Amino acid sequence: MNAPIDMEVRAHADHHASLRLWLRLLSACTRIEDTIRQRLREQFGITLPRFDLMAQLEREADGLSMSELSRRMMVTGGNVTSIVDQLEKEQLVVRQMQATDRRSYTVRLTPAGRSAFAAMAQAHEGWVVELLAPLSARQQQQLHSLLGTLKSGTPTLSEEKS
Amino acid sequence: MNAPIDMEVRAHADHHASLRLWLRLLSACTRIEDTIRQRLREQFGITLPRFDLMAQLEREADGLSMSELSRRMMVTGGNVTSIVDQLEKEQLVVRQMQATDRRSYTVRLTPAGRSAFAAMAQAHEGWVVELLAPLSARQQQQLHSLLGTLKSGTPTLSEEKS
DNA sequence: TATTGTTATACTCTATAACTATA
DNA sequence: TATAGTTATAGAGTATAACAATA
Repeated sequence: MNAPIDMEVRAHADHHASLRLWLRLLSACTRIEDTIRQRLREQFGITLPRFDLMAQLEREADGLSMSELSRRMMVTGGNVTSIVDQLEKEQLVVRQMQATDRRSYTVRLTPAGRSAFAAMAQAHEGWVVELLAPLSARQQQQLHSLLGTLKSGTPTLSEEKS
Repeated sequence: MNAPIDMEVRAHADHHASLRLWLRLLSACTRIEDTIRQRLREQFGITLPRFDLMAQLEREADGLSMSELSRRMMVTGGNVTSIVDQLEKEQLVVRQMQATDRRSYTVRLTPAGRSAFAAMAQAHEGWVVELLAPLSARQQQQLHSLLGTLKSGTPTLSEEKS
């Protein structure tokens, strides 16, 4: 048998399968993200980056510095300044001076911000549940596990490499 | 046993599982997309929307009208005009008059555009293969299948609803 | 000197709406 | 009137780079 040729054919087929998988992954993700983005705008007048920033703050009772927010959201500092400016104008977050380092601020949710975020987060979770509902709980577990492998880069032991 | 309460607990647990799944899905997708976007820019000086438009044209030897491009890319007409303007300036696509309807253009890849796209598409496919490599071929099939269920909204017959 | 954060600038993508030419 | 496409405008998000204040 022509093993090398077979392997090439197999490799090409696998490549196309990977590409199709990526297009499907991208399509599913974009569809869900666009739906969430649109509903956040229509129902709460907020954008996804602002929602994300509030979500970061909600998890940290002590607040976060601008640079830490920049790191976690993976955007540059200027953008964080702009987003925090907008949220502060709407009185959803506050900048507080730090005693120890006067260059740095701590950004926190205000009580109004915390309450507004709670309402948004609840609606958001409902949308996610709705949009993922075509998958059973067991299928969602499988998907979660597969995506974990993709993230970590470590193949599962129980799976041979094709 | 308190069946209703158990169901509520289960529902809450499922909700959180769905949310975690969505965050993981979004994270995986964004990471891959950002990598591809960056490499397209660095290695080919092109943006993802322009690459996508060329990909649409590559599949249609007869070219596409502006409105058809707008529909397929799910963006409004003004944006397509702007993207086609840029690609035409670089001589990667051409607008051709239609004999039948003088309001409408047909947009096609030029030979240079087709050749440039072939190189980009080959590199692109390689990146996708690389970025999905942590998953075995079998795992990729599973992921493809699960995402298909998510897309169609039709649960697989072999899976009960949890 | 290095770091924190802001400001200024520029670019891409996006939507909306007014507009022209043609059907 | 309706449709195809363009133009103008505005807004969000992004990166880069120069800058001020502080460490």
